[in-house]
Amino acid sequence: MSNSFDDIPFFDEEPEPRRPQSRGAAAPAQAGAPATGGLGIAARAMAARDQNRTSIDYLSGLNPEQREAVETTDGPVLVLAGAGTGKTRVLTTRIAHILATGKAWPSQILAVTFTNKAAREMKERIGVLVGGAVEGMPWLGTFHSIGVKLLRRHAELVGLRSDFTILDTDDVVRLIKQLIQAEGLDDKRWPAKQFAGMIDGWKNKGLLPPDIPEGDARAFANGKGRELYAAYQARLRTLNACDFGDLLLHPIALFRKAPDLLKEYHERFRYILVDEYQDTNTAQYMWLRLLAQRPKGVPQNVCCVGDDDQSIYGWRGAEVDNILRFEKDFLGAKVIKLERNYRSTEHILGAAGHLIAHNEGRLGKTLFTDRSDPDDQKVQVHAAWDSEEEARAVGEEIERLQRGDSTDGKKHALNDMAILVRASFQMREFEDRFVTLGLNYRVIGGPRFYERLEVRDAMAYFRLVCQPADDLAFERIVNTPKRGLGDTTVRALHDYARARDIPMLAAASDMIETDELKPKARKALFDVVQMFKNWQERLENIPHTELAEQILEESGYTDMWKNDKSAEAPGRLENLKELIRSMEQFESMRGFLEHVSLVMDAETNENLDAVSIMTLHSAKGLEFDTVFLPGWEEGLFPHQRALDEGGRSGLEEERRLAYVGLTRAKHRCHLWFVSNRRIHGLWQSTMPSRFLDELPPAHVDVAEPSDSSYGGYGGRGGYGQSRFDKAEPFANSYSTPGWKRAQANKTDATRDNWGSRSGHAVERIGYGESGPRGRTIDGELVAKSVSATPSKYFVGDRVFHIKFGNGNVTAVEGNKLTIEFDRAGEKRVLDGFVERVKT
DNA sequence: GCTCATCTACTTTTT
DNA sequence: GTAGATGAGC
Repeated sequence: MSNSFDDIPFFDEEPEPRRPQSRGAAAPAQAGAPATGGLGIAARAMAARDQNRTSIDYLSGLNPEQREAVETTDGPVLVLAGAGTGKTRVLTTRIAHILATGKAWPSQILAVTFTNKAAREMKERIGVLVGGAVEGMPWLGTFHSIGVKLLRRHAELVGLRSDFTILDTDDVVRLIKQLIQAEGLDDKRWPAKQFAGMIDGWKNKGLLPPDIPEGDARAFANGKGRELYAAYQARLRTLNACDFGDLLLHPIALFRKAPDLLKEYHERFRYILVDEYQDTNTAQYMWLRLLAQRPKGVPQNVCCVGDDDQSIYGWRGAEVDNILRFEKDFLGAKVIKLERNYRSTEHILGAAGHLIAHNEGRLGKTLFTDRSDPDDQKVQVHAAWDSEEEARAVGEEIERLQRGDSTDGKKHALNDMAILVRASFQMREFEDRFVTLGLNYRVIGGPRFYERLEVRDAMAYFRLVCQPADDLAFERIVNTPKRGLGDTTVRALHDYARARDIPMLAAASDMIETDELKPKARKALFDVVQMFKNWQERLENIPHTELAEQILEESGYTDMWKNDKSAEAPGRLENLKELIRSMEQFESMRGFLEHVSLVMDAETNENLDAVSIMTLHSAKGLEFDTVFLPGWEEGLFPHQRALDEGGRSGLEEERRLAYVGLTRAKHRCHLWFVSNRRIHGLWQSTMPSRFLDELPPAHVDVAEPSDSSYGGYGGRGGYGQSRFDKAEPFANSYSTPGWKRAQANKTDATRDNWGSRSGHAVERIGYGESGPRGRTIDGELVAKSVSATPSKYFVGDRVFHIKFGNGNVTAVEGNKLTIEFDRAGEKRVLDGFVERVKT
């Protein structure tokens, strides 16, 4: 690409909305931009287009549909972009095109994404296209970050001050817990976490306390749900704080309250673009509708890009309906489908397409590709005996690919491979295995950097220095490190503060003058108050990173970890250093705090060659040469809970998740299912996922194991046969003895891969030291088999288990047996899976 | 007020 | 199975 965009004007902030066409002397040229004889890029671009359309280099290389999506700038457009069809390219080129043709200034384009990552990527890619002018796109960001921007400007209209704090989930839960206790309710019977979830759900729907359904209101806190929600909102206001939902709801309220202001924004935003439209929730939809309104006759230049087949966030409020309804919402909308896929092989697309066709209520797209290579591998379905073997076999295949021993004979980088799991507990076994093998891996997802205990503690100090009214921060750190300021003191402070309607830090300042507190607490509190006074004085006078260091030193916080002998302590100190290092990029402590509350995801170390392990959800938008999809079993995938709670639509969302998984693969895709999996610490027999049945045989190979000795399911435990035994459309190839053998694939022969290589590296992106490990799923399988009926087995019984062989029952608890197996040692299993052995 | 032991729950996760 | 949350005891 060229520098031909160099002289696109840009604005740091708030240019007067003006007609680009009337530009000229008014346009501030970008520093260093060459003078172009008075002819701006827009004019040049348009001239070029008029002469010869293909001469505009940023448009070349687009296929006709993509090009249409880029060039249809006026009027509503819905771009249905299938996986791997160049969605981001269309979005970024479209913005470049709008700029190049002089239809709008950078500051007149509103471009919304869902994640910070997507926003960052878009900025970078536009930057490449336009050559830096993207700095002047102040309205490119996530719904939430744009919401913050609007609110900071107009906070007073919704009863906030413009320096409001943004609370994260953790703060919210603590706050709600206080409210529940203040109401005199039992916080065990009414868990704060659950209520936080309910509030989040309401806010996703755009509902404030008066709007929530009566049933919802009654379902919590002895029917006081609505009051509690209202109390929460009131408390946020006194704290001058917002939760994430408010960042959407307040702007909506604001626009409704001040139509003139809304009109200003209408004039400002000539073009609106929304990425991942299938993931928008009702509140975001309302927000968008308000901003997209135009008087009659004025075109609504709204372009939404999305893929209904990749909607996987229904459970957190996303409304696929928004995308399905687009044409009704925006009359005269043009719908452009992108179906030409540039990512995957025919087989992968064929498998994914056939699978997703089982869903109803789609807009209907079929991906196709020009590539056709007889050497392309079909999607491979593998069976393993249990999850341990699954991990072992995946590890072997990865090593084969790495060595170049695999089918294509080429060596593959670990960076090009990924394991995508349905639930994070599945990651563990792969990690264990890879540690054993000395295989580099990186785990993506889970709690982020700023969610770590030490980072949050440090942040609480910083917040309180900047925002003395931040009671949540105050409560978090008054007694961290330990200062002898326990519950009693904090409660006293709390009551004092609430009674006088002042912040707790101020209350502390008052109370040290009285003799309400014990001398010991009083002294400790005096020190705390003094420290904060000191820091606040320094806030404007010394560099913020220096102050941050001093705060952590003087508060004794770093010492607390230095004196901690636990294994995590050094890592925590390292994280604190990292936190301060990352502050350097910001102008002030306030600027930093704002950033952290909204963004701050860990970056991947691109230099490390490692296999990625992540959930299917976090894999959306990514692609890998080889993709491993383990755990395709009923109850896990589709997840039992999705079926129980979501019914048919739940199943369809699971299927979309499967579709997302398959379409991540460029060249090789391996599916796995196991016959035995440990669920809630108990070994369970499992059935292959119905999604396997929904794959087209033409694009799928069933991997044959090398040897076999298969015991069969044996109809134990009330599950009957494998569904693959039933006569189903594609069941034939799966019900052959070979297939059954595949399910029984044993790999004792493969047990010799032990020992660790040197230089083994593990990267944990976004995971704290204690990620969600060892979690298991709740499923029908368990619900069915764990019954109240006492077991027919007794201590001392000799039994046989399909996985572990013979053993003696050593304990019976309902139908859960503890068995000492002759070879496998002590295990807990359900009695449905063992047989009494005659002795 | 702090520490250890028992109890409990347990998909997905962004902002 | 296991982490995190709570409650009794020091």
